[in-house]
Amino acid sequence: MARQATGAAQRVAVASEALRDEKFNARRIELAEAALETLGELGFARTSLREIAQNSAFTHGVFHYYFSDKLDLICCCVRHYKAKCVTRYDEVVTTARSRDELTEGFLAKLAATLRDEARMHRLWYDLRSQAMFEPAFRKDVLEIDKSLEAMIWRIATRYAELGNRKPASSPAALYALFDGLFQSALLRHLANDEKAVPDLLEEVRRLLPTIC
Amino acid sequence: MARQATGAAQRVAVASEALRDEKFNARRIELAEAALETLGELGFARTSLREIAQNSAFTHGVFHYYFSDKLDLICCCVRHYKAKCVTRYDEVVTTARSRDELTEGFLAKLAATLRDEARMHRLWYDLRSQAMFEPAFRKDVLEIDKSLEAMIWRIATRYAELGNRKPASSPAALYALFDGLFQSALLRHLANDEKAVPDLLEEVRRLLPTIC
DNA sequence: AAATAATTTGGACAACCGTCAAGACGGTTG
DNA sequence: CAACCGTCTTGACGGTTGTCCAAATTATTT
Repeated sequence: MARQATGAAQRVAVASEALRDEKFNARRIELAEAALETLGELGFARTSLREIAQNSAFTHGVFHYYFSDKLDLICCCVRHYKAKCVTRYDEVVTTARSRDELTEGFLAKLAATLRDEARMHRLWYDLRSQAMFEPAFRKDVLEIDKSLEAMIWRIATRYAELGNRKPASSPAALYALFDGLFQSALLRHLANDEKAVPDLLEEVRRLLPTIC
Repeated sequence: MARQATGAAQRVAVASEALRDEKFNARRIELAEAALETLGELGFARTSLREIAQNSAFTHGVFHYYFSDKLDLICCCVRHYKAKCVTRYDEVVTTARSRDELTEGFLAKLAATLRDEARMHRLWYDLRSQAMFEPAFRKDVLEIDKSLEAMIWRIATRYAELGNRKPASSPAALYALFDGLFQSALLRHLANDEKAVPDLLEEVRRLLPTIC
């Protein structure tokens, strides 16, 4: 029955349903974005749905209308967060015409990220730690980790290419190194350590030539 | 008045007070140890004082008698946790008589740690992330981080020494590298990735000769 | 042995949590 | 116009939380 009903009526129905879905999803992302604001401020442990709602233009009921439960909301936040992060350095990679240019571009973006988006990044580290306890987070977190590793790898291979070399270590090791450095610098920066940013930059500047 | 009263009576009083303090502190550590059990199981976000008490031989009131509040308890846990961790590889470092011996000893301990103490370590990463939100944690966390960095550095310098060389990178970079690798391996291991441990060992085995 | 202090118990409290549901709102369709 | 739909608001619910406290118990001193 459903098979045969491929007329105009069904096409319209399908189209309108797709439109609704799209609208629904757009709203979800709007809500996730608002939630990220509070999550970045308070962290996962201290953030409640009511707090999220109060810090946004929405009421707490809306969140339950668009998300089946709290984990669903947080998962959506994490996935949305991913898209923002993974391409951060891509423009520098594609436009740089020399090693120095790439180095400086990378360092500048690194410093700006640490300074301007500290809250979003501490949330990322928070959620990645939560994934060690909460299985529901793992899939998304591991996926983001992979994407970030690939992002670092793109920088490294481009850097090596500009010097007619090849990276000296594996993507995993390289990502671990930069992630560890960034995490440490972030904590120090949040603890009002003035030297956190310059120390990170100095360390990365010294490291880059040794890995390729 | 207090200055002049340096007789036997005061000495006794001071001694008995010191004894009380010591006993008080021993109890605190007992409680902290019990709390760590539950914290490692559930993580910081999901652990309540009542849950801690229920999973231990104590009642929830005792915790409030020995700790001014929840943060005080967690801080004590973190500090106590530190002492356990920081000397983990020291025996291997002092007994190894060759590079190979050190490598194999280190790798064996690394694998055992990842397998047997996964819960304690995910708690460490959880608390370190929490420190990005909760200023009260920062001092202790930064201190532990420094101790762990020194621990890695002891391994690296000994490894270099056994080959008549010097480490090629800074303590901070080296710690960042190993910490990043371990953190990633831990997450994969907790996600039931069978290859997490062997992959880490392989990576470290390949890395060690390149850093010294 | 009596008195004093330290420790422990377990319940009470207000505040907060995630969840849910009854109904209001506004636009679209019949 | 009325019926209906997706969207949103609001308040209530059972349960949990950190905190506090008065009473009970144990240890220590006099």
